[in-house]
Amino acid sequence: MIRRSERLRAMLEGLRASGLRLTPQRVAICEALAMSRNHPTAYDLYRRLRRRFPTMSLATVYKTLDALVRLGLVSALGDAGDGMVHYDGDTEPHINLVCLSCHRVQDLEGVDVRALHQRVAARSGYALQGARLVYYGLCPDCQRKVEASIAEEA
Amino acid sequence: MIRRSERLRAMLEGLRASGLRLTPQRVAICEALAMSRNHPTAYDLYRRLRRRFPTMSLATVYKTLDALVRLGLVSALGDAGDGMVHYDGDTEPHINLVCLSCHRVQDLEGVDVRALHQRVAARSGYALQGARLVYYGLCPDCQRKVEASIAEEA
DNA sequence: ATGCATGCAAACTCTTTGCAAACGC
DNA sequence: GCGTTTGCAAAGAGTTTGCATGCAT
Repeated sequence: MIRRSERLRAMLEGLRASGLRLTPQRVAICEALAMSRNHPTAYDLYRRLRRRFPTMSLATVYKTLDALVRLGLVSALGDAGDGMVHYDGDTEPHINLVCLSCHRVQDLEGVDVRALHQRVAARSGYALQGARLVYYGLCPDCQRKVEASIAEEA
Repeated sequence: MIRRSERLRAMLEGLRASGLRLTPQRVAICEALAMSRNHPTAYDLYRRLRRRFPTMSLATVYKTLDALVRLGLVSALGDAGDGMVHYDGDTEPHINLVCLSCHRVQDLEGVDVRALHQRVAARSGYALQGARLVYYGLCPDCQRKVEASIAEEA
C-alpha cells in the first residue's frame, strides 16, 4: 500500500512541477489510477469518478491521462482485446496478464524483469522510456468457464 | 529468409485448413505481412497492395488480418503511439522495439525470452496464447535528430 | 486578475458491418 | 452452381478538439 500512495504523490508532484494546475478532477483521477489494482480504461475511471463528480467529463479524463503519460508518470498499456486503452499507474517495468475472455488486466508478481530491461537497453541502442510486457491468454476463472461449457455440450 | 517463407506457408496452409478460400487478395496480404521486416498497420498493407490490386479494399485487409489473428497465425501488437494497430507475422514470443518519434516498430534480435515465457506460464496459472513484449523509446536515428535540434537551438 | 482547465458537443480517425456483385472451389 | 469473398459506402466506437464558462494560482 505504501507503493500506491507514493505513486499518487509522484503524479501530483509531477503535474505541479510541470506547471499544470492541481484541480479536484485531476487529483481524483490520479487517486483512482494510483490506487486501482486492475488497469482501468479512461471510461472505467470516468464511470467511477462520476459518482463523486457528477459533472466530470470523459474529455477531462482523457486530457489528464494524456498529460500523465506525456510526463512519464503513467503508462498506456494499449488495448486488452476490447479495443480500449488501459492505463497503468506503475511505470516500473513489470509483467501484465490480459485475459482474452473477460478483458481483465492484472500484474504478475514475482517475476523480475530488470535483467531483461538491462539487456534490451544494451543491445537495442534505444533510449528506452518504458515497456509493455503483456502476456495474453485465459485467466484461471475463464479456463474453468470454458471447460464447463465444453462439458455441457457433451 | 527461410523463416519468412515458412511463415507465409503456415499462414496460407492455416487459412486453407480452416476452410477459408485462398483468394489472390488474401495471398497477397499474407505475402506482404510474412515478408515485411517492420510491423505494418492495416493501412500500410493496403497502401502497399493497392499497387498490384487497384481495387483492393481496406475492409478486405482488416477482414483478412482479423481471420489470421483469430487463427493464431499472426499477432496484433497494438498501437505504437500512432493509434493504429501494428501486426506481426511472427507469433513466437520476441521483443519489439517501438520508436515513439518515428513510430517504427522493429524486432530485437539476440534476446531470448523463452525462459521468461516458461516462468510466466508457471507462475500465472493462465493458459497463455501469446505475448507482446514491447519496449518504447527513441531509436538511434531519432536520438541523433533530437540532439541535432537541441544543438541548433543553442 | 489572469490565464489555464473544465465540460459539453461536434469532429475525427480507425475499424467494423451490410449488402449486391464477383469469384474460388 | 453454390456459398464465400470482395469492395464500396455507411455506421460504429473510442478518442480528440473547439470554445464559452469557471476556477486555481
